Amino acid sequence: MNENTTGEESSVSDLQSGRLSDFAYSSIKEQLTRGAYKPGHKLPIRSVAEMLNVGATPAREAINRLVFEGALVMVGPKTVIVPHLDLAALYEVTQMRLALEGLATEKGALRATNDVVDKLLSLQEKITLSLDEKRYGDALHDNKEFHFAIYRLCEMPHLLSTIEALWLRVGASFHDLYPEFAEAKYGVHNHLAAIEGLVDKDPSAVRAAMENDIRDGYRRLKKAAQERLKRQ
Amino acid sequence: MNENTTGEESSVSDLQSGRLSDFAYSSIKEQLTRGAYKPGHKLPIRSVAEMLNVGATPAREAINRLVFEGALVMVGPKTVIVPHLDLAALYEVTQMRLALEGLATEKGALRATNDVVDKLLSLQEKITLSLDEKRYGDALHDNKEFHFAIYRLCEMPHLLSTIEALWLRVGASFHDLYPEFAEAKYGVHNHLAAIEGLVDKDPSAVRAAMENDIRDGYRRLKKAAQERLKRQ
DNA sequence: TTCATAATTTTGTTATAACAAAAATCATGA
DNA sequence: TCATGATTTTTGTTATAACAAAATTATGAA
Repeated sequence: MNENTTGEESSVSDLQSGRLSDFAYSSIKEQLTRGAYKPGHKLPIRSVAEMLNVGATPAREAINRLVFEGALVMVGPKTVIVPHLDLAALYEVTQMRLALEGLATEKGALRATNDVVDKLLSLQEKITLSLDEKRYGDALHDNKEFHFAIYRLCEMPHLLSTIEALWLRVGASFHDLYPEFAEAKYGVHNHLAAIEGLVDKDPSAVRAAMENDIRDGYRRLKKAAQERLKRQ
Repeated sequence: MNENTTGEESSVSDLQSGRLSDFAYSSIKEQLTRGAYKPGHKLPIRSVAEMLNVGATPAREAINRLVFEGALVMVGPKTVIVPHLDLAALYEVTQMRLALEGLATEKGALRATNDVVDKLLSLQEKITLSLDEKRYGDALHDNKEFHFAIYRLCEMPHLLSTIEALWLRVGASFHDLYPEFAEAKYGVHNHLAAIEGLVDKDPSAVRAAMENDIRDGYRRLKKAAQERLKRQ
């Protein structure tokens, strides 16, 4: 009774395990990062189960896992929702991102090959093009690719998965306001500086560029969130 | 707590949530940090369920959560074990600890009240006493209390829970070798330096002290682990 | 013995039903 | 209109059974 007629997207962390729990987890996660649910949207187990054509057990497990990760929040003993904008959490996650993504950057910078640099350059081209054509979803996707292409260099899997959890944490509640913050060609300069640092084999320069990128993004997101909150 | 005949009357260490899954989770976690299971020990769902007098569902959920957090590892599609010593993971977690616990320390240092300082001093006394009397379990417990008393100051809950996950991650596989590393009155000097920095309202001094503590611990743990591995 | 293979047991996963508790809805009175 | 209490519906949790797949043990041949 569970034949996944709807499009199933397999994620990176979903390693062909075939577990319905993992399928449900990746599905919800995908929806969240696409901004499919507005903040405040309720996610009852049975609704999720029905939507994904699975039983209650995998749905429940997926939801609980996302709650643990902070991508969803419990606002009552029996109600989990997509989190509302929370500037305190945004600040906190930003601080953690600076520390952890800075670490990953610095540890991996010297391992960048020419292939990686080429990949980054082409990603950056795609990003600028997407921004020009106002395809913000694509721009955000490639922006994430750009960051993680650098973070993967250090080959520290625990670190990488922790960073991924941080992206998901703010992504869930802030995604629907990324477009209005992405318009300003955010990040282009910092990305180019990072690439330059990689070519120059200068880890602290790369780290500085990435930290700048994170801080710039934080400022824009915060501003957009404040305006959004004021308008309501 | 595990000998009730029929009644599932709650247990002592059950932390108020009432969920059997949480009870199972904290129970296993407690056992792990106490070093009750040797590395390589298998944790099948049904055995855990029977041991805790719960059904398969809560046991399964607790185990999967610990796997996800890295406190347990899957070595096959149907086998999760207590992880073996892994120096690469120890290094990785140490780097993350330096970044995150350094961050927490620096952000919270200026908020230390006299009460906190007194608490730290009394904890440090307890630690030295425990070490003198070779009660290493107690020493380790209070050592953790010492660290988190400082980390709590910054009031960043996401950061705190991430740090806790890191402690659990190495704790599970390294706990049974803490005694032989704790003998050397590890940390005393660094702890005192941290307290001094708090009193002086000097955040970077506190951070330096805590980072030193983490690095010292890393070196000792690594050495002990290497000797252990060589001996086998 | 040693290795491969077959037989058997163990194990993880999932759907389901039942239950208690929470949330939503309705009814009633001021 | 609003609050409040009662009722109904919804919901999370858990134990359980069934199934398929993995792990283990037994078996046999070289």
